[in-house]
Amino acid sequence: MKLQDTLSNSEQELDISKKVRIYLCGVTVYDESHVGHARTIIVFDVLRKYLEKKGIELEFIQNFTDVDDKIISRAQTEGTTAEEISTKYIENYFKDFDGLNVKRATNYPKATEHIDDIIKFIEKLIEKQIAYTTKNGVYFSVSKFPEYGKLSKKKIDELQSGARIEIDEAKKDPLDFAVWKFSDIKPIWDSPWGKGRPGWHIECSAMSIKYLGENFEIHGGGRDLIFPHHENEIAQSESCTGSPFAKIWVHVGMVTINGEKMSKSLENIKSIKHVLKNWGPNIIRLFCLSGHYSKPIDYSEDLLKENLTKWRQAETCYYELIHASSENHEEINPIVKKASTEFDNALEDDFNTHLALSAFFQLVREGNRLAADEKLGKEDAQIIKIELQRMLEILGLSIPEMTENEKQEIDNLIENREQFRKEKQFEEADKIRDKLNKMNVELIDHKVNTIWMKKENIKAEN
RNA sequence: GGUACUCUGGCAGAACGGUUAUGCGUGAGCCUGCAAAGCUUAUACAAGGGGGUUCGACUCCCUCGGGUACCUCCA
Repeated sequence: MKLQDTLSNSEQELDISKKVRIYLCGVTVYDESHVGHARTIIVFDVLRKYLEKKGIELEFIQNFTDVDDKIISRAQTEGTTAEEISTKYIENYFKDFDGLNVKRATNYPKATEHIDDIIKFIEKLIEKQIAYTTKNGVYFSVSKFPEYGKLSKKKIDELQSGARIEIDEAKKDPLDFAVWKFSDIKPIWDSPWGKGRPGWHIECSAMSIKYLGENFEIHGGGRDLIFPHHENEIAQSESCTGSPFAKIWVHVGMVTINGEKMSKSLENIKSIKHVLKNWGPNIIRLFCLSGHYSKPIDYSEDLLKENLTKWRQAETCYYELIHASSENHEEINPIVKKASTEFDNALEDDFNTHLALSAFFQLVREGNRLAADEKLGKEDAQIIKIELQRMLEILGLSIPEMTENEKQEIDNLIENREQFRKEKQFEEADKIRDKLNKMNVELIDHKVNTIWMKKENIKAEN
């Protein structure tokens, strides 16, 4: 599989000859997660599901930043502790992302649970004279890392001239960044240099190396993390270990809304709770996968509606497949094979989810076409269904399961309606259909039979 | 101001130096007791502007312009 690597600014082949190790920069837990977060995490969710489906072993680490100025200030305004805030939003995070059908990572390390590792990491940096102590904290000396700027393609001197970084006289260089901040305000920990808390970037260096080793396959996150976060991570990690850090840097484009980045400060966020309530997980996932991961996508009702239309087609296909009962046979193997190959090829080629979705919907259309022509045989349907299900699993899309009782009830109602139809009592028949509609069950009248589909209840409101 | 990315039909989004992308939307039709769903079919001046290379450019080069992101916390 080829992936666009920010560091080399070129496509790089992912090494799948051994366990694939992935580190994804997760969220700072101080507030609701929104669609922007969802996109990055869903992209990685599909990536790992695809690799796992291929039988590739992988380790997927995603951190929680649970110590940070924003958490602390939030705790102060709410009159509570930082720990309570982060705990609350971690729980909240899992509620949201379970709802989005995101598979749990191998591990979700937290900064606060790795203070010892962070301190050891800083000690090494000091030992190597790459970090130094001031009255405010411990700082990483950017000038000690000549390759600084290689990820974000920034020139150090240009950064300095344009720097709007707050002036700290104690620092040797305005670009130097904190790895440890002295503080008396909780949460604080003891360190060889004084009480305080870790800087933002150091946790990811310490934790990724701890769990994945000094050099691992993929390090990812949102595009907005390239600078300074990932740049600083590289500087710290490579200075500390003396070896190259992550092999491929994958950055996911921003979700915009009316062309502007979705972010809390612009007050244009759509929370995951909100969109989950109005659109459900499948539409949101389809939306997040509708463009190439490296490019921005614009959140709009039109686009969501388009995905809803497509999802309805997929649902229809699924129900046509499971209800197929004829003994008819068509030449379907080449069709299934084609869709399957196109799906995989699209993902192998820089993880082009849009093209993969095209292949998926191509298969959906084939299924629906056969059904519409009354040519969908039982065995053929099974063959299509196996492939469709494979794609659904990789994409993380799911059709709600129904209990046997529900199915039985539906079948009974359909039978009643059939009786009325035969007797040309259409009013009575339509009453039953309306009743089923209210249960989100839609009917498809075929020539020989009537099948039902349980449609996901989607408000489709923005 | 700097850096990166980006600019294809109403919208989303591909490939390719010379062939219809495709999907959504829209129109028509089929199916149906009627619907719904689905299917079939049609539809689009498409390439940000201007130059150049070429027999031929959406695809290569130059230039001008627009957009977004980052340069401060940010997925």
